[in-house]
Amino acid sequence: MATRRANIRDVAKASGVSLTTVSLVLNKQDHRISEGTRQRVLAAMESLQYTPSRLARGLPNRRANTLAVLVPALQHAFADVYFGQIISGIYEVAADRGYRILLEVARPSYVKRKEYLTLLDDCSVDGILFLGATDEHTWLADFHASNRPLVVVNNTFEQWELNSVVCDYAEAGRIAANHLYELGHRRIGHIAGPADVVATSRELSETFLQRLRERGVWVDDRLVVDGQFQVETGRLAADELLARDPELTAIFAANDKMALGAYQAVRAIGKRPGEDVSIVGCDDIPPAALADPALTTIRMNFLRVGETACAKLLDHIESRNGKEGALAERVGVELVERDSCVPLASAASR
Amino acid sequence: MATRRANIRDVAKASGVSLTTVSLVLNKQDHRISEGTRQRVLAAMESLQYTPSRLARGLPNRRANTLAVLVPALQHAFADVYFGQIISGIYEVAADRGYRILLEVARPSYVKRKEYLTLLDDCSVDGILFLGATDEHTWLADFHASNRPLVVVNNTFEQWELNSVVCDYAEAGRIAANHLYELGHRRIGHIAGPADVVATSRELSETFLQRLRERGVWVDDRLVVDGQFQVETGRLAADELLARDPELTAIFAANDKMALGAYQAVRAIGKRPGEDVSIVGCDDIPPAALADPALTTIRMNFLRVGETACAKLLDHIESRNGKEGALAERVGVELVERDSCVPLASAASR
DNA sequence: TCCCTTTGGTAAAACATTTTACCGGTGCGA
DNA sequence: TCGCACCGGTAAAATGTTTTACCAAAGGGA
Repeated sequence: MATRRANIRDVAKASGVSLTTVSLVLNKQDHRISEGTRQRVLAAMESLQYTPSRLARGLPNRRANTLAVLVPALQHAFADVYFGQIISGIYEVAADRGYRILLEVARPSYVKRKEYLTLLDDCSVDGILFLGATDEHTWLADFHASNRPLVVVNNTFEQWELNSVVCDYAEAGRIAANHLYELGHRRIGHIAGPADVVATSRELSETFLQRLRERGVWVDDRLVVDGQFQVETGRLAADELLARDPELTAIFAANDKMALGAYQAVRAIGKRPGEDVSIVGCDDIPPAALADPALTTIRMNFLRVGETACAKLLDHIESRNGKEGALAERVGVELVERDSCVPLASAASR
Repeated sequence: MATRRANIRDVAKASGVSLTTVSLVLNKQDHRISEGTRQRVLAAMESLQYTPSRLARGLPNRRANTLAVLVPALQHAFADVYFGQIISGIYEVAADRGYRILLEVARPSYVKRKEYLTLLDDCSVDGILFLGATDEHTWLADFHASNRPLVVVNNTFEQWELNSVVCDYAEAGRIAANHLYELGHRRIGHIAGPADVVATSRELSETFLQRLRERGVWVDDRLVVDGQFQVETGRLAADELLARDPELTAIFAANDKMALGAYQAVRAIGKRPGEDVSIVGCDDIPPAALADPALTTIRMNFLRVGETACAKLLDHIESRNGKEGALAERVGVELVERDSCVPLASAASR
């Protein structure tokens, strides 16, 4: 019990070689070790139940083999499916490549003390993945054009040169527009994301509206309302839209939560979502399929986004050759047709 | 750029004291340092932009100031709101007490190599919080009656002596039974959790059925069906229940996901959940409030469970005096009445 | 036979801290 | 005046690796 854990020196002694040799065996590299000694060392490790100390290992070469997942200080961020899916993707890749994942929340005090830099200086972590970034996170400027290993997940920035991986929001906007147009809808409302602070929200809304315009549908500015990505704000936005144009036949919401909020608003004025008012969401979170009617939406492969972002970060870390390749990478999206959209004719015929 | 990061020795030199003194100042403890030197050292740290290396710090006293959150290798575990809420709770407490959180997934190879022990031996982590435990995780025996710092979150075990924190499932079962009974329901079905492998599921179901019996309602064994906590299994279980007794007026599901699955089953036979068949869930996950009708459920404060579990683990770690106090702690639950339950009379009157 | 290269391996420095034991000086009681 | 406690601080050992530079022996070509 009180017996000290075996260290590399014990293994060396037990197998009659130097501690350097043990280290070389441990790190597999360097075939400078004969098979005989290798086996002897391995046997000694086994019998002593030796496990190298991660702490001590990191010291000399200043590597922790750990990545940080940093999220903004939203209400219980980890309980959000959106973040959860991304984190799952990140974990898969990190684990496969021998890295661990540290969770960090960017609370105000955390940002003020620039702990995100300490984290790196500290050797606690070899790189950072930042989720939920907005234009308001001005401290991201600390990473602008620096060679610090950071990847922003699912947002882009014009003002700072940062590595990032995003879903193809431009394509999503076009898909939504095409779908509603082809179903015959012409009076369409849009619940945008927080477009003032999120570049991908702007992109989604702009391409959506532009594609509609290209096809001859002009959406009144008053039929575009911002929400904050939550159910409640989606409901309020939809209330607003329906008040401004009671004849609306379709709504495109920038995420599923707001789309589900729109369901409530539609019901509140005695209409039926998916019959009187077609609704398209975005993201395809689990509750979307569960809703009644099941929500037609644009699937964002967040798992994939997490995987790609993590791979990108590790590539940067492991080959210290700075930023080769594009700063921003895109992950494809696809339409998932369910029951919340109907052709306009069918709605009219009722 | 290539300039080496300042270390404790540099600070010592700059402030004209020994490196021990700097260390003492750093660790705040020991008021053996005069205010004058303290200020001098602090100033030197400031001007050198010194940040102590977490890695090196951990080495001598074998503490990482980090906790591991270990989850089973379910499909994308982190995307599950249930785990997410618990993790949020854990994070809050850990951060407040100066600890970091490492994410780990118990994949098969992970378990085979007993990495969960390595993690501790390794000094990567000072303690482990295990989420989603079942009786099938037999490797938990490695922690049985050992003094290793582990807390199991939201499950209990009779076969092993382990620290744990759980929701009060016994109370939840009684609340559900009381509620349905008082609404006048007498023909009641129950979708249980995986009772064969999860002790808290057994507890929930047993107290539910027992309370009904106490009040004179005898539930046929055939009206208790197991599900696997997922929407789909809930739907299948409800199909089964409704086939076995088409006159059923109420269903209690062991979690909200299965309750929402039951909605689908009820609709599939042309009935209306919350009108023809009252449904009670358990957990109160976000989609419960969003469902139509909004789901009546028993709120489990998972955030609180996470907080409590983490506090318990840290108490154990910081005061090495082994296991004082109860092995299992309980967190309260409460009924959340929404629209998925109606008095039997009202259903009958239709 | 001499020199050079390769093979298999080692000694020692470096990494950045904590902690233990100790030390010189000062003030105070006996 | 002696001895002791306390104050402010230090030297050195300990923590467990990686990595660089070096070395001895063996083999091969000239």
